[in-house]
Amino acid sequence: MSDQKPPPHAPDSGAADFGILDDLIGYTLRRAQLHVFQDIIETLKPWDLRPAQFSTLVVIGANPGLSQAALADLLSVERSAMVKILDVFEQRGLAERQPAPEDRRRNAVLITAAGRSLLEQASAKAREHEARMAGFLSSEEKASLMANLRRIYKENG
Amino acid sequence: MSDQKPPPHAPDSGAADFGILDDLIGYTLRRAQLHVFQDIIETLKPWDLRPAQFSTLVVIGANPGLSQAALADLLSVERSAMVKILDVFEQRGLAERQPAPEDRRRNAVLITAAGRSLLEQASAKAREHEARMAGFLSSEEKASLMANLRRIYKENG
DNA sequence: TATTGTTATACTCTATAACTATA
DNA sequence: TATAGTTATAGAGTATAACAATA
Repeated sequence: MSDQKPPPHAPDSGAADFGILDDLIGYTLRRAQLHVFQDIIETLKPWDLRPAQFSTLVVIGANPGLSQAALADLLSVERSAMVKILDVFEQRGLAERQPAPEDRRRNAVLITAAGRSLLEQASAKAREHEARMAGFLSSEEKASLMANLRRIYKENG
Repeated sequence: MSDQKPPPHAPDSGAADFGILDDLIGYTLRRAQLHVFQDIIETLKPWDLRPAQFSTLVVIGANPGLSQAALADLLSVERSAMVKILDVFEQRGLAERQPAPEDRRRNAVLITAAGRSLLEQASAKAREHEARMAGFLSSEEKASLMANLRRIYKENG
């Protein structure tokens, strides 16, 4: 039926059998996530933001004054990883750590004007990225997909 | 309304705003994938298999004789990463490399009887894992979810 | 005693380049 | 010239333990 030449490393890699993988949500999630991340990584490159940095900046911008531990908890990263992300943000002038007066162990993390500006530019491009990735879904389809994904990771922890 | 104590690192981490992240398929995919992977990693631990090793063994088992490059291409890993996975498989007696007679650059990769046995045991546990992760979805809901995820990563590359 | 921020360390993954042998 | 397998290396990301300051 097809007169296309198979890739040079055949035998049969075009008609391969993925066995149980086709029934595993984890494998399918992983493939989709990798594809979407390749695009968002390229999308954010002009602002020198990695995905974890972008998501951190979004949450800082939307929730001024959270502690580092609260940020780490919300984003499911280790406290020690959050330290490095915030070190870079402070060096770049995107966010600040302010000692919290009511609990001197804590830093209240705040976005700067420069951070806000960069966040808005990056978010605009992220919306274009989103249209590339999920634009073929109707809004009902996308809402259903997102709801089911959230059920997966909120079902337990 | 709630008399539960907030986590110690509040302010407000329970009612935090995720901003644009709630609309980004990539963020939601990532969270779901991390959650499912934590479970599959624990599930496969008794067989000392990481997720990438398990998926490789599945494809070798279902497609005997593929070259290393074909395997790498199918699973979207680098050829150089496949070398290491197969080194471990050979050391453990789970798979073999056989020189391909028709093209002496290639190795035909074959699963061993021990590899097949381990694969079947691990697959049985993977099915239990799948029920834990996606059991709350009806078969129609799961089929729709999987189809949409595949559309995301097959839409382009 | 427990939590917060920090540092150090180790381990896994990933990406890249270079090399050889084969085609 | 291009491909297959390999090696080496560097960069992310992640996980863990330990420490000082504070609660």
